[in-house]
Amino acid sequence: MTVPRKPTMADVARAAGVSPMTVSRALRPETSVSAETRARIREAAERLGYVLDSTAAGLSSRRSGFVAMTIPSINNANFAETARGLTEGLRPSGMELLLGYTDYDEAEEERMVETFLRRRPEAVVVTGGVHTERCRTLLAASGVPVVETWDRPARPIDKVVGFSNAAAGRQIAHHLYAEGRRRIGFIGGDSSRDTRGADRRRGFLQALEDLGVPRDRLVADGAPPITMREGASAMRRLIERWPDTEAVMCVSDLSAFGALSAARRLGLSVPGDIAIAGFGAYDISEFTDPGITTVDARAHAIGLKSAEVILAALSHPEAARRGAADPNDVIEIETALIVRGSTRLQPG
Amino acid sequence: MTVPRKPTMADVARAAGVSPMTVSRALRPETSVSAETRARIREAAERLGYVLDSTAAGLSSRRSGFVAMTIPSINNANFAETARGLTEGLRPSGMELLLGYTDYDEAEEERMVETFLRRRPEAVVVTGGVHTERCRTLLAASGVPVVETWDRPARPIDKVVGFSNAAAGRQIAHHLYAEGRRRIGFIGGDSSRDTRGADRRRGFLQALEDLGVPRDRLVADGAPPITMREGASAMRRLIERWPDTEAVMCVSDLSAFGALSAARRLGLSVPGDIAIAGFGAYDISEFTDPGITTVDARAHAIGLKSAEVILAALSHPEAARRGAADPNDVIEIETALIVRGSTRLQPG
DNA sequence: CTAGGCTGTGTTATCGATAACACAGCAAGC
DNA sequence: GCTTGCTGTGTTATCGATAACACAGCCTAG
Repeated sequence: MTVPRKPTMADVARAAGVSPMTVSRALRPETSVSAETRARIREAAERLGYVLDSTAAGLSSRRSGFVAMTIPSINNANFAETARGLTEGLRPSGMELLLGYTDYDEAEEERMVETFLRRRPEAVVVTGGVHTERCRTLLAASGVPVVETWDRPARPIDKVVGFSNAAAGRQIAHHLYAEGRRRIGFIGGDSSRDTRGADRRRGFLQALEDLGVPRDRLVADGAPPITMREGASAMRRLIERWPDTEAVMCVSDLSAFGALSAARRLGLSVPGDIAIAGFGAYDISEFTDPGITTVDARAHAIGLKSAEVILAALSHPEAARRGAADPNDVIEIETALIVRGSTRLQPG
Repeated sequence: MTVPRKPTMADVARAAGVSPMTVSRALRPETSVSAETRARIREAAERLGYVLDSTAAGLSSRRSGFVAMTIPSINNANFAETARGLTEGLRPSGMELLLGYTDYDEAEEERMVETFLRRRPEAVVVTGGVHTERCRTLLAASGVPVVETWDRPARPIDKVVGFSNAAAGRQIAHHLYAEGRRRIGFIGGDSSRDTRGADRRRGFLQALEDLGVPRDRLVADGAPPITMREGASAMRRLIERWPDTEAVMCVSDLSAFGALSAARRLGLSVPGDIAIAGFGAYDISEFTDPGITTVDARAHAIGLKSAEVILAALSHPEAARRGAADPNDVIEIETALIVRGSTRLQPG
């Protein structure tokens, strides 16, 4: 059977006995078309199986109706939550989210940003504040609002909705110290590919130094983002080398879970022999026994706030691009330390 | 500062001293443009900060260059893997993936499919084989290849790359039976919103019946997809009601992990007192102690295979829409039972 | 009774690219 | 030397919608 050509607005117009322009209006809300005409047109459209071509609509109206977002990985509960928050925040405006993942790779991020920009998004959200120089240029020249998230970039491109990963690392270090731990280590990946993870390590180690605690118990295991497997093997290496370690921060909850399992299999009591903390407030850290102390980065709030920033920027085009230095463009999200059994001897 | 109008192909053409058509060719691979002209044009484009407008390109060429995919949730390692497989499989063709999530809601899926179709994707991939009637109609009338995944639909729309969730349930039931368990229960969500989860339960219970085992130990806890929390509370309810239960299948590994934690806190030995199995081969089930027996649905392979099916369909337009009954359009993915310590007394 | 305004619809001119066709210039074959 | 064919480039006509403007018809205020 031959498939008939897909109907266009002109076909619907003919069927309903009006002009194409009236069809265009009738299919959109808040346009002046009489109720009766609108109903007739909608009925004709449905009958013909008409589906609007938003490629043509976008070209003509110069509005694409979507926001592009790059995240390092789709399989990450935190970034997924941010995407969800962004979707929800954009919903009232009718804008959709176009999502891409970069695999924690700057070159891939550059490629992805470029293909996104070809589709003329109305705003771009990127994860992190570190990008290739060309990627920065592309974003800056795009003419649309750009939001960097999950970070506090040294040199913001435009808007920022994030938090300091270094501060989160410090937060954990101070907590472990306050719990009386002194021989403290860190488990993370073996490169700075995950720049946010590297920032947490940096902040953590800096805090140890400030507290006068040796900062040499550092195990790097595998390419970031490390997960359960690497957390487990890193824990074995940590204990092999420094058997008297009293506490360890893992770069994420997933690696902390691996570390917890490994510690158990090594016959160590948690938190009796060793305290373990993670990052990211993943579900899993709530259900292990003991629960894992972590930092909630408020992923969902980051997404919601980003949506707010975007909608504000789009509704005030006159204020666009006030220059990267405008402090109003940087929104700080408050992270929250969640203390659980893995770092505290008496239940609190 | 005033932002200059974004440059168009005509601007680049002028700068390079050629016609717009030559610019169009020069920016695409495998087109006949002399090396020297191409280099000059590319240089001019880069200098002007030109970014191709693929909205216009798509309208003109009637090819959008992307495949749309709906998944129930972004925050799910399995669907994420399928999306990754699809992305990889499509990469050689230069096509991108446009991803949307439906929150396990058919009405939301319908809405999403409609907005996707407006953007004229070159193919659509949906998760599952159950859709609203209007969604089926939209997809069938779209004129592009449609792939249903993660399921074996009773009434396929077009192509299928999936497996039988009921068979996976049966697989677990037979395994538990073979391990000598007789008092066997099931933990899942309280509705059929997650139709694939409901299919697994159906297959599992059917197998119990076939094996002559009572099939009444059924705990439904929370709206699907249930996760760790619901798995834990369901386990407590299961044991409260049927303290002598010897084995349980959970609808997914996440709920199985919750169930495992709860069983432990109840003082039960796993697998000594009770065997626990899950579904989905999530990382976590490999790192718990004991590891959790599960079924690997080969999520990544589903994505890769879907890409293959799509590219084949697009390269043979003459064979398009041979009718939903063509058995060549249904590709079965072999799931694999992974037996771990949670269901087997002696290590295997 | 008429100017002015509002509502609903049509007309015209794009939006920014690409397909299809045309053709100039040159090389190779006979 | 002339046809044939290939390579590289230009011209023309869309692709399917929407913005901007125009205007008819009717209502209302003074």
